[in-house]
Amino acid sequence: MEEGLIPYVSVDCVIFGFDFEKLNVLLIERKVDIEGTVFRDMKLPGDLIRYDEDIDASASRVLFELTGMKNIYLEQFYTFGSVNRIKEKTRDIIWLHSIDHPEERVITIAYYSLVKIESREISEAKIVNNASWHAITEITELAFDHREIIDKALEALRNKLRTQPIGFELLPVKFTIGQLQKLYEVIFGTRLDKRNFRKRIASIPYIVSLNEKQKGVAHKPAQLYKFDKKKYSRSKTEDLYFSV
Amino acid sequence: MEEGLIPYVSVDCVIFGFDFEKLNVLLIERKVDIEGTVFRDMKLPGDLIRYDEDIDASASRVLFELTGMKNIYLEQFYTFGSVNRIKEKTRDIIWLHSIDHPEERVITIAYYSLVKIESREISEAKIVNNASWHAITEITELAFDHREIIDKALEALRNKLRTQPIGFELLPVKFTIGQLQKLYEVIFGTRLDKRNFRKRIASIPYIVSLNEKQKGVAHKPAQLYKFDKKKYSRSKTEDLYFSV
DNA sequence: ACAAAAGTGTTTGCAGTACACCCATGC
DNA sequence: GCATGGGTGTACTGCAAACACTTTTGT
Repeated sequence: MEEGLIPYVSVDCVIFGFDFEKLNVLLIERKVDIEGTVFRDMKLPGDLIRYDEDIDASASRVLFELTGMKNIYLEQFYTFGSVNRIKEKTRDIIWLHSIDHPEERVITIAYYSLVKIESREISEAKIVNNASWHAITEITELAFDHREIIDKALEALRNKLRTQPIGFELLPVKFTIGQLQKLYEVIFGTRLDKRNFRKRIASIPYIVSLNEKQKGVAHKPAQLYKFDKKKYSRSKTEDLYFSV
Repeated sequence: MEEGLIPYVSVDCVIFGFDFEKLNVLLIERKVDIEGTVFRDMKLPGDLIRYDEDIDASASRVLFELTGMKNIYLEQFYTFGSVNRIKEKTRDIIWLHSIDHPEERVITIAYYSLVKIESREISEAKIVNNASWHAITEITELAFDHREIIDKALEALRNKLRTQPIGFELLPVKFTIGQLQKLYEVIFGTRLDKRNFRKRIASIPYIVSLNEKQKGVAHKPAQLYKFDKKKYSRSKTEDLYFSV
């Protein structure tokens, strides 16, 4: 094991990305050699915490090492610490041996983060780290308790999104109302009425329309909007909620 | 240090209690001998995690050791892990030495819990452990980052209470609508309209009135109510929210 | 011309809000 | 008899929900 790590505590990151159709999670491929046969499954990006780094810094580091990006939206949401969480499945035990992991027990502090899926850094990360996007509705069994972690991350994301406008972190800087609506629909698993949604958006001062329209789409091009951070922090004086 | 503890990870418990007037937190007195002068302040109940116990079990154990009670309402809400959180103040460092604490760094998983303040166990715990109730509005500087932990606990409690009927954990089994209203008022720091509040409560099926009234009060005795757990779990089928 | 998403207003009902007076008890 | 909290009804307002057709582009 690398020096300077606390052997008992890790961070794991649930990285959400939105491709205008589904909500996705970025997962890393893991290969486990079980009696000569290679078994492949997926895991969350994560790492043990260093002795001299704050836990938030630790999560940022994991993201940076994976994507090369800094200043990604990051939120701690839960800590998973049952005694057997990393040794319930045979293939997890074998894999831990294969990477010389010394400990029987690891408590993991879980974060979720929101990234713009089409960014260059993310595309490169996928290639370098055997990472890939998986629709949240189609995730099968993962390493350790990572499935449970993702479920809880989604719940936390929904709760946050009910009161705070963080959906923009998942969209390009310039986006359409249709894309924003679709985002809410896939995260909450509901259908929303187009006219009511647009009415609501129109009433929000920090979503501002640009003098620009979509191009190259096979339908009436949509007006582009951006999230105005300055207007938001001004209005944020705590009585304005954003809920959909 | 006691055997079998993970030296890097602890739990801390923010125990809320409601005395029909204020929201309180149960704190433990700490004595620090600073160059011959005894300095007193307060800390949250907490302990290092045992190597063979789940983290939730660890929090339950802390509560049991303090109060002798099991099945207390308990909710994990955040993990505090900055590198210097236990060594920023001189008196914290001195105190850690005095109890032979071997580590420089401790990550703490924080829980809040809700107790019925007038229960016999709680009264005894106060005496045995130098524990006492402190109004949340009047807490001064505490050990380590415990003030920050309490602030975040209150925020988490508010968020939970916005969507789930957990306020009953802070009230006696039989309570009045006035007490319930006061509870919401002190937790959210607002004033509520009596008639509107009662209307809302009347519409909630799992708050049921008993054939019993308050006794010995110097005003018109109030109707007593109870929280009906069975009716709640039946209605809980996910569309009914309780928000005030 | 056709497919595909953008864009637009009105009506209806329900839920939140504001508001003032009498009642039962202990001291 | 006075202080204290308990208990009650109505009117208004504003937001949420339901709902269908025309527009603009690419192919």
